[in-house]
Amino acid sequence: MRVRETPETARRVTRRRVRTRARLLGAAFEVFAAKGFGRVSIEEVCEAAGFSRGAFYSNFATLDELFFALYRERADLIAAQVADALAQDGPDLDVPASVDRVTEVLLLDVDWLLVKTDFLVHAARDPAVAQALLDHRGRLREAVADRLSRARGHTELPAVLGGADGAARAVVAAYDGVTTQLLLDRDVDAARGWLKQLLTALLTDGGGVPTRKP
Amino acid sequence: MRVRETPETARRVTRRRVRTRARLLGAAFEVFAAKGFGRVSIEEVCEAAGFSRGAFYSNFATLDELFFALYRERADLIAAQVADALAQDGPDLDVPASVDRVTEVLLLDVDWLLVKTDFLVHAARDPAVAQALLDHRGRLREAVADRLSRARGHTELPAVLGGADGAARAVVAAYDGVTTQLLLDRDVDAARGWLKQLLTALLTDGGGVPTRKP
DNA sequence: CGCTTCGGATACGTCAATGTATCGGATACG
DNA sequence: CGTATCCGATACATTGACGTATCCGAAGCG
Repeated sequence: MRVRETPETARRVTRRRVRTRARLLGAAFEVFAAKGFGRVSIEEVCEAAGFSRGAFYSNFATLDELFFALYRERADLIAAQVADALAQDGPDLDVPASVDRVTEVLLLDVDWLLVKTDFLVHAARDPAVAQALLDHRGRLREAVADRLSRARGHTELPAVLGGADGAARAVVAAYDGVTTQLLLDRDVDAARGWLKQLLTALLTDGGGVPTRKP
Repeated sequence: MRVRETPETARRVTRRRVRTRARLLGAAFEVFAAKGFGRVSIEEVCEAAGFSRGAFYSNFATLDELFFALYRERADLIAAQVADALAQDGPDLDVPASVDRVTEVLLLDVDWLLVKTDFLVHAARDPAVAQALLDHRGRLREAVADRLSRARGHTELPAVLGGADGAARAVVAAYDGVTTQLLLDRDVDAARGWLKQLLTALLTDGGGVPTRKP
């Protein structure tokens, strides 16, 4: 009898399998968003997906594993959308327009922010998970930094931030900060406006509003 | 037999009671910080505090209630410390010095940030809890706004932020943003430096670096 | 110092969630 | 169309967390 080496890679992926896996992930997203990771049982996810627990254990070993997969999937999606939004300008960077588009993508779905924050709390206590999250953030930051540095010369960045990379970090920080507030007051429109304000304040010296002569 | 009206207020607070309550809260803080609210059982808290579950149920009805009390306590403490840090300047506001002191207080204890973020996730799904958190944030923001507006004239605030209140919101957002990063990389020193940078960039037009004449 | 009240410990019943072992229908494939 | 394999359903045993009812020592109070 041949022993199956590296079981994770060896398992053939049937159509049925990917379908149920996807449905489980989708259901998990909804349930996590509604109740929070910490308050969700495996059974609840299965029920929401219309499966029994057997299906779950056939696809994942633990709830953590599912959560990780879920995050990875959605995070990649968002990262791609942000990259798109940044690429839409020509070689010249139109700061307000870019800010608008990115803001639109990043603050589109409150449920995602809920799940993402839950994941943050989770990651904060598990180095391996933290690394995954840091990677995702790194990808976002890089995309922003690239865009900024490619457009240097048109727009002067404030010196304190220390170059395009620093500015990109600032953008991410602003995003995180606004997210926090949004989770509490659930006012997406306010959050968007507010994020735009912050970003323009950070990225343009003098904040885009002509400074009065002293 | 007299029926006890409004049981919560009628219960006399014995010395013993406050002691055990305090020990429970202290233990809860440690356990929550270490494992996260979602993964902690009532029994674990009691064990850490050196009590049995009887003590717990004599003081709290649910883990949520304890968590709420814990947050309230610590948040008040932090708010007071921030107010102190802001009051140490004379009538004139020394931005860099103030930023330093506040940064010191706000990013002192990673465990607190862990617990606070956990509480945020919790609050995001319970309006009543969310209100409490918004109140706390409101207090912080007000303290900052007061300080900023009292020092108007010395330092010009960037116009985009829209006055002292807007600037205060920006400060809080920056704090939240840096917190997120800190939870992942656990680098307190970097976070402090980074928060200082952000704050000076936001609060001083031109970012503390003298703007070149056009 | 003695009585009363309080507060935490103990013991018990209950329940929900977990992981596993097994089964039978569905699916892929020749 | 037949067959081998896969995958999700079902049933079961186990565990651990919960809440309560009761008890006893300690603290307050005269």
